[in-house]
Amino acid sequence: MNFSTSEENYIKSIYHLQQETGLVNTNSLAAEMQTRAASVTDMLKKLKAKKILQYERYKGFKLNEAGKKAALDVVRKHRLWEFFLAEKLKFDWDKVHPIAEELEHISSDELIQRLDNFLGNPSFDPHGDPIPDRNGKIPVINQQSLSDIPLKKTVTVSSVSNQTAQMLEMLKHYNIALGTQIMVLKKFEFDGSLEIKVLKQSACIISEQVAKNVFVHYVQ
Amino acid sequence: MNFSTSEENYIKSIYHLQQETGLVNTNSLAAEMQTRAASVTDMLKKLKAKKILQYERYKGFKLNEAGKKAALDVVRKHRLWEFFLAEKLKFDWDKVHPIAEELEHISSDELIQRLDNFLGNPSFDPHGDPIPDRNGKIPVINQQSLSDIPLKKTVTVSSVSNQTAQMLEMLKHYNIALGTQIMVLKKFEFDGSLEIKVLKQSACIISEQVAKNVFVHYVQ
DNA sequence: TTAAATTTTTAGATTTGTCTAAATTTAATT
DNA sequence: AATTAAATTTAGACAAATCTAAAAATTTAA
Repeated sequence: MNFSTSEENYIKSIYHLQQETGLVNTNSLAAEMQTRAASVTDMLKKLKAKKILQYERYKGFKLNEAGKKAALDVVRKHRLWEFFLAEKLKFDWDKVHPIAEELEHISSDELIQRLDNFLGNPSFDPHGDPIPDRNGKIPVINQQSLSDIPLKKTVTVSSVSNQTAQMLEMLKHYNIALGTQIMVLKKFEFDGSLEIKVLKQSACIISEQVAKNVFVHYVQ
Repeated sequence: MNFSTSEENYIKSIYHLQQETGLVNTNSLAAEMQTRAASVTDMLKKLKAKKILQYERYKGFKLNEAGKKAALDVVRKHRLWEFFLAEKLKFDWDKVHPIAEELEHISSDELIQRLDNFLGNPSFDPHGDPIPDRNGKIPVINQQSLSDIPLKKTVTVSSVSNQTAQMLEMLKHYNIALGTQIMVLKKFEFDGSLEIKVLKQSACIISEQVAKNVFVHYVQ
């Protein structure tokens, strides 16, 4: 099926919200998309008419299987383009998102398949998010929030769950990127902040809020 | 200034038509864009309001300097993406155009500058058309139509002026691509067709219509 | 268990880009 | 020069996506 750019953006946002909450409601989608509840209702009717949405008025809604596949197609395109921008064009990871928001709506399937091959069929984008394959299969990785890691264990950063420019700017300041090795030295009870040692740097302190959004796995 | 996708498409088409005819008229633009004359008139008013078009009703129209720069920006993006698709993603040259028609509307200037560098600042796209630089400067090349080349001189194909799928399919059949070396053996008075020798192949005959659209330069 | 607050939907308007059909202007021809 | 033909523009409509304001349904809470 073919979707407009606007429909694709709604589908993607619904997908992300229903991953968290199961059922999605109108206001939270309006907030996510920075639009008005009335606009959301209008689009929900269109998506229901296209048979990709379970929706009954006043009840909340979610994508059905066809809808999830459509969402994963867009997510796949977005993350492959992000990888291209960072890996080939040498964009900083905090600059790729808005450009990929445009590129993800280019329609050619063959383009995406060739891009995937050209990039070496990557499994994760520059923020560590998994790239679905063409069937919608998502690679899994064992990871935990840095805030849950015990002291004195060396871990490697595998993804970042808050990808705002503000967060990424902060991580850049700390010299933390994907693949960076970190050891937690101390946890402060007062505010949950962590003293950490980033490989080859002197120890520093990060807030609990930052730590919660940094995901890591143990060095094997 | 910012232009919508539709505005950019009109600007590009006006640019190409005014290269040929100086002044452009409503019907020829409608034909070029596969739309209706009334739609063209509507858009002309918008482009005039944006001060990139010299236009007075019933008189014909053309882009002013700002309009030409806007057109060259789109042409530059289109041809750089075509180069990317052919060179990096290994698309056949007869498949790149429709995808580049979408990619040319991605807005980021930094993206295009980085893409240009990544591709090695190419001067010509996969059809041999020149790629304007970021200031709108267009590389020139000394070339003539194959139909004007004297007999027994070896020439190299530098561009193709008719880029329909039908034409490109035909050239592929003849094994003629950019860079192919050709010698004209005989010109038939009857219908203007040419007997040619393509390097490493046996002689064959091409119609005058094909020959006129193949541009070549002498081997230095 | 009503009343108040919140959420969601409807009704109607707006913008962009398009269309058809009719009117207007310009060009061509007798 | 008058008439016909062609090109162009206007008038009015439509679809997609959005909005505001008001109505309806649901939830919360006194």
